[in-house]
Amino acid sequence: AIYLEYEGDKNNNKVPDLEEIGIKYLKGDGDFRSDECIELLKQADVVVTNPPFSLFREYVAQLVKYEKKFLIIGNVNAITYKEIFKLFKDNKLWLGASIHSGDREFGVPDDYPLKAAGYRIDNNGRKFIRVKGVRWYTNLDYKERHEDLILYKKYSPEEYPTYENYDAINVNKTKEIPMEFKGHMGVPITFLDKYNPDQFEVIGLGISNSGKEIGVKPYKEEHKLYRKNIQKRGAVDGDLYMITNGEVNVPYARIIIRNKRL
DNA sequence: TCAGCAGCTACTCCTCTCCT
DNA sequence: AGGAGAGGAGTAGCTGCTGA
Repeated sequence: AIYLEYEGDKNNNKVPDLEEIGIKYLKGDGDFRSDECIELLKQADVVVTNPPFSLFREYVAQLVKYEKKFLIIGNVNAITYKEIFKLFKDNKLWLGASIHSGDREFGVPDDYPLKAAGYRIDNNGRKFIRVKGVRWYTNLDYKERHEDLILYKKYSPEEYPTYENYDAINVNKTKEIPMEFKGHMGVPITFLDKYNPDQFEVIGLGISNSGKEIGVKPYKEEHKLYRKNIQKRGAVDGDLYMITNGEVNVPYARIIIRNKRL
C-alpha cells in the first residue's frame, strides 16, 4: 500500500505534477484500522473518501472518535444502522449535497467481476459498475440543509393511517408530509435527503430495537399470526405496522419526525 | 415530437450469523 | 440443527429532461 504526499506547487505551473507528488510506502496493507493509518488520520483536517461499505459503521466510528470533519460515500440503507442513525438524530452527521437519488457509476479494476445489475465498459476497456442508493455522508454544513421542505398536502385520516403499535401517522412519500399535522409522523428514510433540522425534529427510527427504544409496542396478540407470516420478510418486534384493507402491513423502515414549526 | 436514458423515489428477499 | 435476527458496493418502476 502507498500514500501520496503533495506539499504544494513548487514550479508555479498551478498543477500538481507527478514529480511534485511524493509516493510513500506504508509498512502494512493500508487497513484504516492500522496504527500507521491512524497516525495519518490524526494529521487530517478533512477526510474525503469512499470507504468499504461493509465496514461503514466501523469507519464512521473511527472518524467520530478522532473528531474529524469528513465527506464520505455510503449506501442510503446505512441510515438504518443503529449507530449511524443515532448520529443523524444527534445532528452529528447528515447527508451531503449533490447526490439525493438514483445510482452512481464507479470505476472498478480490470479483474473485477461484472455481476452488478448495471455496468459499462468504455472505449478504452475500462470497467464501470452502477451502484444504487449512493449518498454522501458528512458533518460539513451546506446551504441546502437549511432550506425548508415545501409542504402542500392536507391531512386526512383516510390518506394517512395510524400505526397499530405507535402513536403516529404513516406517510409514504416525503413530499406528501401533511402541512398542518402536529403529531408524530413516520416517513421514508429518503426524508433525510430533504431534512432541515430547523424545520423538523427527528424522534427516532421505527424498526427493530431502535423502534422499541422510542416505545414502538410489540405486535398485538391478534396480529402475531400475521407477524409469523411476515417474519419471512424480516419484520420483527419494534417495526411499525398498520392495518390496510384488513391486513397487517409492515412498511419499509420509517423515521419518526415532528414538525417544529407548528 | 419522441425515444433514450439519467435521475427520482420507494422498497426486497436472500444469505450469513448467532442463539437456543 | 433449526429458527430468528440482521443487513446488504441492492432492485424496480416511473418521470422528466435532452437532443436529434
